[in-house]
Amino acid sequence: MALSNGISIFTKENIYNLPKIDRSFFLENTVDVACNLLGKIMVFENNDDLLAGRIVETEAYCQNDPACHANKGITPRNSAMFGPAGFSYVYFTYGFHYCLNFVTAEEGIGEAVLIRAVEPLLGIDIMMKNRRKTKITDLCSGPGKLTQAFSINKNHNKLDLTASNLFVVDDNYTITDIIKTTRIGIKEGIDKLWRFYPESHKSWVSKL
DNA sequence: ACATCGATCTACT
DNA sequence: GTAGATCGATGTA
Repeated sequence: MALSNGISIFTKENIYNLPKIDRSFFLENTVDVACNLLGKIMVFENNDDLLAGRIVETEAYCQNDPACHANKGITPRNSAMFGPAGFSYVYFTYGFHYCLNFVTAEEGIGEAVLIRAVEPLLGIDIMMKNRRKTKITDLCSGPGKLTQAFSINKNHNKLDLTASNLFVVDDNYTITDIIKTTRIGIKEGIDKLWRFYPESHKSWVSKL
């Protein structure tokens, strides 16, 4: 799907021809999974709409980390984090926004990777409609923005990423320039450099 | 029951 | 740069 001029175009067909990431991918160390997800393509089939974006910003949340929702044990909200790896964890925050995470670690351990930004690839017209914005870099450059662009909400909590309409595919896109920095919007755990984005994809992320 | 506050975004200055 | 929006999960009583 790479053109000779280096620009890539995506169609439904070539998204469906790409291999889906399986559960073992999410069973690596959570911080590694957060890095490994950079460059992968998140896909969401919403009725007749096919939405896809390249993941360009993630944050890792580990159970023994004070910033993690699972740090104080299981609750109704965070229960997805304690389930098996390779499921979604969607929560509502600030009275407005949903945030999407991918659960990592084996069942019983509450860890996940927050998806903070994607580069839109497919379904851009739908994202513009959902966001009521036309600037392409403003569609998915933040955790609340990308869920709005994709129409992801609480109903999409605990989806199996290996067997549902939400999944991740790999087109062998290589990322070599990962910036490791502090996570955003948290009070504790700011010592950990668990936010990741590629230097080359700065223009698509939520904040520098 | 009630008070608190958050893994955010927008619109304004 | 910062205020304000808005609601549900959570902790304390």
